[in-house]
This record gives sequence, C-alpha cells and structure tokens, in this order.
Amino acid sequence: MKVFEELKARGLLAQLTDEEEIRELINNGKATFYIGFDPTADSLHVGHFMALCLMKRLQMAGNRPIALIGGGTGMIGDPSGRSDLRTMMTTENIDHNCECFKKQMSRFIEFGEGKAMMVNNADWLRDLNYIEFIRDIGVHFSVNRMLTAECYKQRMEKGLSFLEFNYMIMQSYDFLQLYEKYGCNMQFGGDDQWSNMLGGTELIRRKLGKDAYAMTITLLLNSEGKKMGKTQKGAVWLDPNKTSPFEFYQYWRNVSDADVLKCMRMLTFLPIEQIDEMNRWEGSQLNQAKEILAYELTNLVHGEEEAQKAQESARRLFSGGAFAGGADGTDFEMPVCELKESDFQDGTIDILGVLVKAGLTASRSEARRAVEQGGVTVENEKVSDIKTVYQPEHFAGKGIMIRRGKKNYKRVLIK
RNA sequence: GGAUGGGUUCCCGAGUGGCCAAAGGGGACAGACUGUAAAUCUGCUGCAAAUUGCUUCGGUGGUUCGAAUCCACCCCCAUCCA
Repeated sequence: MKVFEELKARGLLAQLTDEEEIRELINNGKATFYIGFDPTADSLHVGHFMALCLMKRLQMAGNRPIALIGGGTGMIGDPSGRSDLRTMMTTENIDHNCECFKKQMSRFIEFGEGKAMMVNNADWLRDLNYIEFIRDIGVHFSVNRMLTAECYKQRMEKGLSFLEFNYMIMQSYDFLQLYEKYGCNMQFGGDDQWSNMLGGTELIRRKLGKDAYAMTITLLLNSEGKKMGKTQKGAVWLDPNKTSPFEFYQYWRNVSDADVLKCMRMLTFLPIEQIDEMNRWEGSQLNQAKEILAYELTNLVHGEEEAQKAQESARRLFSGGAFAGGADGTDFEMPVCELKESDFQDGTIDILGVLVKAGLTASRSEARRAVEQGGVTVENEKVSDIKTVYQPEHFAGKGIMIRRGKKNYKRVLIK
C-alpha cells in the first residue's frame, strides 16, 4: 500500500485541493511539504503529535518535510476555532517556546542534510515593512472573500480584532516564502487550518502563477465531538515533565470504547491489517485494545522503557481490584510526596492536611468532602473520620500510600 | 463620537435592598454498578479554627442598620448609527 492509500485507509485525510495531483506527488516522493506549528506553549501536545506522525509517514515515503515554527505568526495568534482573542505572548516567551518545540521535534523527525528541515517564520515576518507588505501582498486578498471563510464567520458574532484578521495573510505569506525559497509545493495541517492554507495556494497562484497544494488531516475528535488530548487540567503534553509517562499512558488507557480503534488507526504505526483485526473485538475485549493503544503511544513518545514502566504500574494499581502493590511495592512508578517537619503541628498532621500536602486535593474543604464521601484510602483502608491524625512515624521508611478516588495515588514519606 | 443592551462563582444562566455563598443546567469531583469504558442512579461543587466565621457578583467611591441588587464616576464587550 502506498502512502496516500495508507493515509486514506487510516482515516487521516480530510480535505484536499487536488486529490489526483497530491496522490501522484506524495506516492512518488516528489513533494516538499510543510506543516506549521505555532508556539503557544512550551511543549508540544497530542494535536502536534498527529502532525509529526504525518510528517514521518511522508518522510518514509521519500518526501521532504519542512517543520515551520511560528515564531512570527505566534505574535499574532490564530483565530481559527477560537471564540475569543488569545492572550498575547511576549517575544521572549515565544522564542523560548520555539526552542522547546525544536528540541521535542528532533526526537520524532530526522533533521539534517537531505532530510527534514526546520525553519522559523520569525525570520521573514518580524521585520516586515508594513507599507511594502500590504502593497505587495495585501492587494491580493479580498476582504469580502476572507469574511466568508468559515474560521472568521464563527467570530463575526463574538468579535474579531484586526490583529487576528491578519493571521491568514501571514500564513499565506509563509507558504509563498517557502515555495520560493525551498520549492515547497504543499502544505499540510489540521482541518481547522483549511481556510488559512487555501489562502496560501491562492496567493502563490496570483503572485507567481504557479500551482501549490494543500491537504488537511482529520482532527482527532472523541465520540462526543470534543478534541482529544485535552483534559480538564489542560492538554496532554508530550513533555514528560508536564505530563508524566504514567499520566500519558493512563489517558489513552481510559479512552472510551467508541474511540479506541480510531485512535489506533490515526495515531499508531501498527499495520492497518492488525487494527482491522481488533475491529471485531467486542465488550471487555476492547479493554485489551486500550492497553495496546496506551502502550504503543507511550512507546512512541517516551520510549520503550517508560512505556513498560507505565504499563507495569497501571496493571499493579488497577488489575484485580485491590491494590496489588502494598507497602513493599515501591519499585514501580508512583508519584511521591515528602513531608517536612514543619508540616506537623504538635507532632501530628491530620488526614486533611496530608491530602492537601500531597496535592491530592486543592483545599482542606475539598479534602473534607472527599473523606466524608468515602473517597479516601490509606494503605487500602478507607478513612472515614476527618479527624484522623498521623504522627511522623507513620510516614517512616517507604511511607504510606494514599488514594483519593479510584485513580489518584500518592506515596507520602517523611524527609 | 452617539444610541441601546450587557459584564454574576469553572462555563452557560437566574437573581434587581435583608430569607444570598447566590436558583437551574452543564462540567468537574466522590460513591454504587462495571471492563481503569460508556450509560444510569446517588452525593457533592468559595475558603477556613466549620451548627460558626471570613472573602466573592467588571473597578473605585458613596447612600443605607444592611448592597450582587440603589447612586456617581470609570473600565470592558455586543448590536445599530457615524
């Protein structure tokens, strides 16, 4: 199966400017394509991961990827899919994020001579001369047309600033620059980028009279229509310091039945035949599929060792009902919290204090509720009295294991 | 610049002098049931030294025994007009 067909079979393709032409180019390794990444945070997340996978797949098929870091476009902020203005970031902040992106990307994509390349649009966007630019590029954009673009339509009710309105023009200009500098003839990206990408192909046609192509990949939505890779605590990051490998593993381990196969197809490199095989699994058998998904992705992002550790921990914590580790089970991964002498008052600390110190609850009020509702367990014993107190000796040695709810564990020790 | 309607807790949204830590819904969290899923049911959802106290309804002042609610000024948002 050629790469285009593979992408299609995995359900990754959303919109294309010219299917035949694109198939021809990428199947024969003739494409130089770019994908843009705006540095909105200091780590990549799952959404970026899909784009990186796409890059990798196309690179394996002989095409030449360009990762474009948006050090310039990040100064503006993409209004697509947003209901309000992004908070503006400082230049230092953006530059810092760009550096972080660079590092993370290098782990997935091979950069270097004749391989993938990485460029930053700050190089040409930040020093633009306003008058020159709008005379040279601005003339080619029709405001009437731009307003009909879906991404702006959604904002017509809530309000759209002129700053954000310019985003599409900047991104289009990127494409033109890359086309001229590196012969980049294709742009890929998330489906929410479609209007912005079309802007680029049109600009190239008007300015140079040449054809360039755009293709979007399906946004990874869950069965409820929400973007995957987001939790109430924020995004699922690829940076192990922001989302630990264990948390990362757990996120995928817990996807709903309806989403497992889709994730498997779109995010992993498992052969499509093998995935189709799982399609026949039903009921609790799907639980195995989730384990495979979680392992595969953790492996891709954090490496085999971390993936195994996460899987081992997860099995010990959740399989077979009761907590299987016990006080001796410190060999596997579990977040740890160290208490200090000053955390004790008159030589004791109450259960509420422990929960807060361990970060298992945000406040003592919340801790109180958790205990009252029977959601707190210490060393597998339910704690039902909020007045329960502990002395430093309790935390000696390997400490004690505290659990809030089903999935929040912490080992609490004393220094 | 003018007119109108707005800004309430994580979100939507009710409340227009005391009975208001503020209805209702969503989300989140906890419990039951399960497969670490979904659906369902129950509880819960500002903070704390916890039958009480403290801080919160865009901001700052003011009226009042008492203000999310009334007054003044200011800031922000939307719609229409310029």
